[in-house]
Amino acid sequence: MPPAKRKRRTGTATTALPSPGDHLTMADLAKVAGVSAITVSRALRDSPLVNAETRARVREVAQQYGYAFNVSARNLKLRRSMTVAVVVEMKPTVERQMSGPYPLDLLGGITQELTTTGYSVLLTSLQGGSLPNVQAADGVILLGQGAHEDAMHEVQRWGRPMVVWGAVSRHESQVVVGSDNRRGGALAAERFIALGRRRPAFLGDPAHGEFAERLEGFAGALARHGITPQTPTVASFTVSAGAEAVHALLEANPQVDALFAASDLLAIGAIRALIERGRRVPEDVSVIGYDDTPLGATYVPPLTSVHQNFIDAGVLLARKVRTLIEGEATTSETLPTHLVVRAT
Amino acid sequence: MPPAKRKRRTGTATTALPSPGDHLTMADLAKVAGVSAITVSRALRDSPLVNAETRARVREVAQQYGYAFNVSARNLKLRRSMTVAVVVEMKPTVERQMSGPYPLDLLGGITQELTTTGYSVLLTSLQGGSLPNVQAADGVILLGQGAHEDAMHEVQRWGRPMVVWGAVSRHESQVVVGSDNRRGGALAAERFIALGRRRPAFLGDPAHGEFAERLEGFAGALARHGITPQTPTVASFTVSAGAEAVHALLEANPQVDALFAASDLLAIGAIRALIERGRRVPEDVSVIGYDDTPLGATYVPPLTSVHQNFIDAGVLLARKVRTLIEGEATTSETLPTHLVVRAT
DNA sequence: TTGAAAGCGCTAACAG
DNA sequence: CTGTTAGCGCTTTCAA
Repeated sequence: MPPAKRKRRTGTATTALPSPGDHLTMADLAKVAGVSAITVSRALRDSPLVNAETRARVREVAQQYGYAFNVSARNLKLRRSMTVAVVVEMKPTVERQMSGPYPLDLLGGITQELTTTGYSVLLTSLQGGSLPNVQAADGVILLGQGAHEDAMHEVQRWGRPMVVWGAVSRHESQVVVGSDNRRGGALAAERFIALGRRRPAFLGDPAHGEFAERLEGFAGALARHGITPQTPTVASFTVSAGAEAVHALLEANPQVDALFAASDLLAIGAIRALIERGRRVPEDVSVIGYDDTPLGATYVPPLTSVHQNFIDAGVLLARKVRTLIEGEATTSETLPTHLVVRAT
Repeated sequence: MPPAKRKRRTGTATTALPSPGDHLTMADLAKVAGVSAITVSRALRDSPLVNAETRARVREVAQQYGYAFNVSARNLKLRRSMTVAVVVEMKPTVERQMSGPYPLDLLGGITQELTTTGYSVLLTSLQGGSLPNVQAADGVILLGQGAHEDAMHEVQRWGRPMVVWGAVSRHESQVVVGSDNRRGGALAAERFIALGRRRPAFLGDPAHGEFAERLEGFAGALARHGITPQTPTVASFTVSAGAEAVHALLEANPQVDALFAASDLLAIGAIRALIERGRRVPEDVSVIGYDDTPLGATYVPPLTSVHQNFIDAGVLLARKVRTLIEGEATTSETLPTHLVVRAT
C-alpha cells in the first residue's frame, strides 16, 4: 500500500491542503507551513531550537486552521499523562457531609496551581470503575477526612507519587500537608485561660486524626495551667451530634464553662444545646469552633473559630505532588493557623 | 533491525518472560498467558468474543503481574479521551464566593455518574494554560453562576458537546439543566400570600439569569393577587450585600412585610439588617431564602428556603453530556423544587 | 536550525 | 474463538 496520507472526512484529493474545520495533525500543519512535522511540534512548544520566524508562522497557521493538539498521542509517547488524580470522599449522603468550604477551596487551590503548570486535575471518588483512570495519573492527591487508610494503601501499592491532606503526625511515612492542628488547639486553650475559664471541654471524635491533634494541642496547653479538659463522646461530624454531646455533657458536668469544638458544625450544635439548656453564650460558656467557615462567621452569635487557609493548602498540595512527580523529594508540611475572635 | 521486542529496564535476556514489577504491556501479558495481544485486549474488556476460560486466565495473569492499562494508547487509537471537562468558576477570592454545597454536591453527582460509566472528570477553571487539556475532553459541563457567556461561546467554537448548569429559559440554543427557578419563586409568593403578607420585596440582582427567573415566578404569582413586589438594587451575592440592600429598602419602604431572597446568603444578610432595625422575624417580616443550604438550615432562626437537589442535578448533567457524546440528542431540563418551611 | 526514521501501547479490520 | 497487520499523532534520537 502506498504510504500516501489520505485526508480524513473530506472529499478533496489526496494531495490537497487541509482546510479549516478538518481534523488536523501536526503533519497537516507542516504541509501548510512548508516545514516538517517535528518542526511544528517544536514550534508549538516554543522550543528555542526553532527559528523565531518559523515558529511564528507555524503558530499562525495552527491558529487559523483551528488545530487541536492531541494530548493522548503526546502522553503515549512521553509515557506520562500530565494528570493528577484528586481522590475525594464524596458520599452522596448528608451523613458525614463535607459541605462548607473545606473541599471546594482545597480543590480550587489545587486546580489553580496544577492547571497553570500544564497538569490536568482528575476528580474521582475512588468508587467502582474509576481505577484505570486513576492509575493513569502521574500523581495522586488524597483528600477527605483522614479515614482513608484503605485508599492510601491502595494508591501506594501501585507506587504512584502521592500526597495526603490530613493529620501530619499520624502518617510518618507519607508526605502529608495539614493545618497546624496542635497549635490550633493550643490557641483555643490559651484564649480560654485568658478568659479565666477553668472547666473546658473538647468536642470531637479523636479517632479522626486531625481531631486527635487538635485535642493534643488543646490538652497540652491546658495542662500547663493544671487543667484537664472534659472529653465527652461525640458520635459524628454533624450539628446534631454536637448538640447531643453537649446535652449529655451538661447532664454529667453542669459546671462546664468553655467548649472547644473540632469543627464549626459541632460548635453550632453545641451552642444550640447550650441555649436550649438556658446557658448564655459567651457569658456563661465560651465556645470556639474550627475551620472558620462562612457558616460560623455569619451565625448568631458569630462564632469564634480557628482559621485555616484551604486555598493555600491546595496550592501546597499541588506543588508537592509536582515535586514528587519530577523525581525530587519533599517532606510533610504544616500550615499556620490562627484564631479569629468573634462573639463567642 | 530485528523486530524482537526487548524488555525494558530489566537485565534479563531478551526472550525472558516479564516479571512482576516490570512495566508491562498487553504483548507482555500475551506472552505469559500464551495468547496474542489482541486476545488480552479483548479479555480485559470482557469481550464475549473470547473464551471464558482464556479470559479468566488472562485476567488472572494481569492481576498477578500488576498490569496497568495504558489509557493514553487506547485514547489515541480510539480517538476519544473518555473524559468530560467540568468548567467551574473558582475565584480564589471571597468575593462572589461559591461556598456552600452548591458546586460540591453538583460535582459529587457528576463524578459519581461519570466515573461509574467509564469516564473521567477533568476539573478546570478555564484560566490560563488549561485549554489543551479541556480541548481533549469528549464533552464539557459548564458550572458557575451563569455569567459564563464567554466561556460558553469559547467552548462552543471548538464544537464539543456541552451542557450548562444555569437558567434554562436564558439559553434557547443550549442544553441546560437548572432548577425550576420560576416555580421556586412562585412557591415563595404563595407562602407569603397564605401568611397574609401584602408588601413583599425581592432581593437579588436580576442580571443573573437564575435570579431573574426566580423574580419572574415570584412576581407572576404575586400579580395574580394584584401585588407588585419591591425590587431594591442588590449589588452582589454576599451576606453584607443583602444587609445593605435591606437597610436601604427599609429607609424607603418601612412597611415591607416579606422578603424573598435569591440565595440563603442574601437572606441571612437581610435578617441581620432587619434585626438591627428592630424588626422581628418572622413576626414583623417573613423571610424566604433559596438553595436550602446547611448555613440557612442551622441559622438562628432556621431559615425557610427553596430547596434544590444538587446531587440529582449533577447526575442529570452527566447523563446529558454522555448522551450528547454518544451522538444522540437531548433537551434542556428543569429540576423540581420545593419549599422547606422553617422558622422564618 | 531543520528533518527522517522509528516507535510509544493499544484496538479495528480483516482473515483463519 | 483467535491471530496478523497496520496505524492512531506525537516526540526522541540521530543525522544533515
